[in-house]
Amino acid sequence: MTKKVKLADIAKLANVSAITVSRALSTPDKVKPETCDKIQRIAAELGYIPNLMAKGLKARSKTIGVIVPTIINPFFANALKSIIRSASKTGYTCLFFSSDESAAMEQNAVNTLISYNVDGIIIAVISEDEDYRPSYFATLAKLNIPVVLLDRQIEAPHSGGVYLDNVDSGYKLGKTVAKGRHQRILLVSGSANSKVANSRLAGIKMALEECASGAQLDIIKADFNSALAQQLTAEYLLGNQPDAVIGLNNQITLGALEACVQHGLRPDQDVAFYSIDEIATAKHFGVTIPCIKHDVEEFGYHAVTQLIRTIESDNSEKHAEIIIRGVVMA
Amino acid sequence: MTKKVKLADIAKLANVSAITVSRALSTPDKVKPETCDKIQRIAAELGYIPNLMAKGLKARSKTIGVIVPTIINPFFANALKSIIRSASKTGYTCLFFSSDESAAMEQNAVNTLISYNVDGIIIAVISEDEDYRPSYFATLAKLNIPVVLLDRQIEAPHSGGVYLDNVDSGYKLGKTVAKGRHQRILLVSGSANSKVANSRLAGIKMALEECASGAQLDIIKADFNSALAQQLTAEYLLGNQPDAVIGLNNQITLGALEACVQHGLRPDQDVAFYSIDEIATAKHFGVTIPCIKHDVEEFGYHAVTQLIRTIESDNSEKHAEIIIRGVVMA
DNA sequence: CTGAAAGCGCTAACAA
DNA sequence: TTGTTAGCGCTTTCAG
Repeated sequence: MTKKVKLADIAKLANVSAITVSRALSTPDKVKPETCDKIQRIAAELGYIPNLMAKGLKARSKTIGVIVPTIINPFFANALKSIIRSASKTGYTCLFFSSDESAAMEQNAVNTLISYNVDGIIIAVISEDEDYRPSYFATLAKLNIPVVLLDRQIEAPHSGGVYLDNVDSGYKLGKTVAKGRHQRILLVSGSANSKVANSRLAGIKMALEECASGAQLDIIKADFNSALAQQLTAEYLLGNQPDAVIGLNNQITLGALEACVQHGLRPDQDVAFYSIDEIATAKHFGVTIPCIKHDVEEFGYHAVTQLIRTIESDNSEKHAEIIIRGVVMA
Repeated sequence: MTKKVKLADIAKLANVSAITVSRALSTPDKVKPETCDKIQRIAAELGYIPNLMAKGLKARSKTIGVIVPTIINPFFANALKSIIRSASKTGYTCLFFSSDESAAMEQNAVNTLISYNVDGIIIAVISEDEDYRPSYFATLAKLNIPVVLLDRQIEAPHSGGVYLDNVDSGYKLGKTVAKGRHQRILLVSGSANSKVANSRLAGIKMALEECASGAQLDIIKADFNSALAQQLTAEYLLGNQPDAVIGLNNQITLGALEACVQHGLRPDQDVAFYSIDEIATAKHFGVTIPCIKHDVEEFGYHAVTQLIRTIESDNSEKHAEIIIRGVVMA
């Protein structure tokens, strides 16, 4: 077992001081080219890996923290992936945490990120209920650590946010549904005080009303997970026979879908499905689910860009909101 | 904007020295109860959050690093989730990185973890090809940082590993397939030099031979992603008509499934599907895919437990391998 | 262009 | 039980 190689080790071999080595590796222009070359060669030979702990103790850490409620949901998994990619392009490292849908773990993750001296945080909070007011936002504000909200908007001091245009998504999907000339439409929504759900719902209603299709619209309030959607849909099906089902997010659609097939209804044939958020696996099963697809790559990109801009322009820039619009995939 | 609260701040208010505060918060038994209470109260009031950078500069970081090739694959997403849960129960923090299936990013992630002074690393390497010999293993060995391999076994110095019993999984699935009395079975495998794929394949062959079903077995070598499996299956279907398809992992099964439905074959009815790894979404579509399901929770648990044991028993313990067996889900 | 000194926040080691 | 000193590895002054 060897000890970790440090600046002093390289310095000794190169007959210079540690600070020169530091400069050769971080700000090469400040060192005479020959010296610089020699140092870099020695560093490479020794397999030098800088100690971020020591570095971060003084300066900027060049690190951003990311917190999502779950990585099982492909939406967040993809967002995470694009965030990591965008960040690494700009020379930032990402520290990632999952709050596992728990307020305690979310708080915890924030603390850990503060512990690690992150320069900023991108967070998709666990809930967008109106009464969810996590206290860590105040802490972050005090410490001047910028926060970019992802997808879920809440009332809290933060420096920016990247959201979906949920009314627009609903509206577009509604227009698509209207073309289907259905008689009886089941809409499975998210929780009653979710702004995302309500915006999507409003958009859909608007579109359907505009088209005056005359279709009956039944609405179930579930939540953004598949289990409840499945259960409530199953109950609904006992006394009703829709010819179209709309899921307000990917998980809901999957739950409703399951309830329908269990009830003997064949997707596409007996009942048409529509979804906000893509159901990526549908194609594997040969099922067509027209949907509003959101460009998750873009989502991550904007979150990172916005955060880094705020970080580097220090003066707590004007609070910006970026809205991503979805596109219809039929 | 406030500066971060540090030990000295608390110390001043409590009329004690910084080290006492440190002790009150980390090792309370070493401080007089009253003093301890007072300090803890003040710390809480001030919202003290320890600086891990400073802490990690000296001592053990109580942190483990985790690297997986992708989080889009539910297998790894779930593994990650269970690792995080297990680790947090034992008081360790996880730093997580995705190598995005790239050797460079993997190397990078390892370096970053070393930078952060992690006490140990759990890694699912990007490839188990025989010629994949990443150099960082030597580095980690030198630094005495224990490594637990996850799922993918390679020749490299490491202190432990948690793997699936792939021959067993293949065998069990083979037995299940045999019961179906199929005439013509298509098996879509992983890459030719993947030990995981070959073990599963061997197990399946063994089971089928034992049952002397007389079925014809066609084997396609693809890889563990769905795109190639889909493409090769599609080509195969142009000249062949299987009544059963076996996918050697979840991605392969999905790819093969897609090729079949595009070719007009209905799952369950025209062709039976079997898979190693669960296809969780199948139930949403009302499709039954008998499979070998692996307890991913256990996977993560063992990886963490093993790693922490090695970390805490310092003396580079005997190299242990843990094998998880899958169960049939029909 | 290079170096010496100081200090980031925390905690071993050694007093008191 | 508590405090002092020193130092972890690096970088930011300030000098040369």
